[in-house]
Amino acid sequence: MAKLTIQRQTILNLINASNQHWDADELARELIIRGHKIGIATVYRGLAALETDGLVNSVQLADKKRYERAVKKHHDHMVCTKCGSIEEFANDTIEALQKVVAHEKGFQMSGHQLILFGCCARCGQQS
Amino acid sequence: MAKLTIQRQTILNLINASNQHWDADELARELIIRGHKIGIATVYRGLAALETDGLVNSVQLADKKRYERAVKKHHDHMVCTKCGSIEEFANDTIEALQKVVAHEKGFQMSGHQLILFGCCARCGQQS
DNA sequence: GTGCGAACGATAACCATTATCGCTATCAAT
DNA sequence: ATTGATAGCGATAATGGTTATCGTTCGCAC
Repeated sequence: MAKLTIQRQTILNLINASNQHWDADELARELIIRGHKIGIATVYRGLAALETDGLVNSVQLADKKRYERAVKKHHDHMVCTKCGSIEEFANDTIEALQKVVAHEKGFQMSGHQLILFGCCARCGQQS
Repeated sequence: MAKLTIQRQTILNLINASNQHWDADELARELIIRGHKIGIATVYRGLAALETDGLVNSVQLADKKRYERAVKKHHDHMVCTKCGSIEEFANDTIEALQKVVAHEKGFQMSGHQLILFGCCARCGQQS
């Protein structure tokens, strides 16, 4: 359990107070706007530490990593390719089947990443 | 259908002749070793064109994109976090459930990415 | 043969992330 | 309270995969 410094608390507060999925740069900018003096490297280090300790979760997209508040229940993500919004979903059967598949191949699974790409309900209506 | 130039044929041949998952840099190095004069930008452009035309497939990992020969049947990937090897698997039920989940959320799914991380059978025995 | 558009090769630029380094805050022991 | 060790901080340089730029070349229609 790494040290929960002022800076890391500040990052954590911002993430917990929102439902967004933040990247490091967005977080740094927003914190500075709010009057906190914080370096970008500190944000990266802080996020890594917070994730290690299970205080935040992350989604690794192709281009960047995004962080969200930690929640009890595991879930995966749907990313809208139009507006970039991220929604969460959970499906126990998919989770279970992944383990079955891995086991069949003699693969000791330690994690997974499932992302659905497409057009979210909001964007779909507009088109 | 973009032009299938000599360079792109060369890339395609190399990918088709192997079961590896290549990244752009590996491909360029291997081609040069084999006596082909090809620029790294051409490899990137070629891979993008080949993928657009469905002649190769790709897996987007966190740090880089890897390309494999195109196969008829869609599949997902298991990545060994020790040796970096990539295995393929397919599970129709998982595929179907993804569509169900997306539909429930009013999400018009256009693609997905499922990667299982862990330790492959070979690495698991050694440890 | 000429013209044109697409692709090529070399290289610079981009951008998210990580490493470096000197400084500072924290905290336990004195 | 002072010291000393350690972890973290902030600024910035470096890294590394990918993309953009630009002048040149190739292939094909006319």
